[in-house]
Amino acid sequence: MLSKKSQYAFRALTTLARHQGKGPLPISKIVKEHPMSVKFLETILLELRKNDILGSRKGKGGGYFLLRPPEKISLAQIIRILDGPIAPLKCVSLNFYERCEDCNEVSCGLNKLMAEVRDAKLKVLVNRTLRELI
Amino acid sequence: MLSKKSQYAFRALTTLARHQGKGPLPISKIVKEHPMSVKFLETILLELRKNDILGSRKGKGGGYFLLRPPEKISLAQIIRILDGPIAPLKCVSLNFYERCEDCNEVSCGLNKLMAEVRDAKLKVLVNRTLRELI
DNA sequence: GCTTAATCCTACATAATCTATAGGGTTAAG
DNA sequence: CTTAACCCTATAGATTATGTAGGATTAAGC
Repeated sequence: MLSKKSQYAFRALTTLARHQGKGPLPISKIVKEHPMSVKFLETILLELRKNDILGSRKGKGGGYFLLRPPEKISLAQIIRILDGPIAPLKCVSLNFYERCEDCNEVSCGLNKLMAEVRDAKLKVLVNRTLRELI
Repeated sequence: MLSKKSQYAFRALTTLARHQGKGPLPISKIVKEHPMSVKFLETILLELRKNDILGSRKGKGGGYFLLRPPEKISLAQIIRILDGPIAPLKCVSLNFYERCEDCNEVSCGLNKLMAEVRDAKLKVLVNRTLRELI
């Protein structure tokens, strides 16, 4: 399940995508379109900025903006930043790999099937971008 | 991400699937193959029994057994019982549907994309069964 | 019948994570 | 100098995940 963080992020990103190329958009404007806690959204957008999805400008007239065009930002990138692994198990994660302690990866049937699930999810999440969200 | 509950369940179910047709298998035997908390596994198997995946026999010589052959038990069934929805959002869940409060489902672009993710996951999880886990 | 070994039931404890808030610091326009 | 914005980090509160406890019930086999 998507976290609230990711859900809120997608809403805000939709607005930012529609506003793309028109300069920075402040949080105050975003929450007018999508009612939610300003402070919570702030931490979310900050995290997206630290991960090079968003840029920002401080001070009056400042705000956030996409660093790339919407069609270059996949849903997978956003979800990985805010929710972590897309794979159902760390031991088959491409970006958050961790070894299983108590199951042998070679003989474990589950990881093979979960790798299939991972690929099925990625096929959608990598190819779908903010463009499709608008 | 799969919960520990589901992970433990799949390990136990693998053992039960291999033992299928040979009578009930007690928890004590299962944990010998897969070291884990007996009590925790007990609650898991109980939940699977209440959801008609497993049968049980009480008393000495008792234990658990699959109610159907392994190839008739999909991974999706198990995950839904122990982890809930397979869809990334309740508003696109087939088995755990709940209306979104603060987004319009008709115009919301996210739910369409998340329905695609759901279908991609289901395609694997419905067609893969305990048979493939052995 | 008694012993033993099993499931059944449910409440609770503990830990981890998610969600949200707080409070101030920094920056820049006008 | 005022105002409006982002920046940073800690922490509170709620929820969920994980695991434990303790006994009740059942049935086999001697």
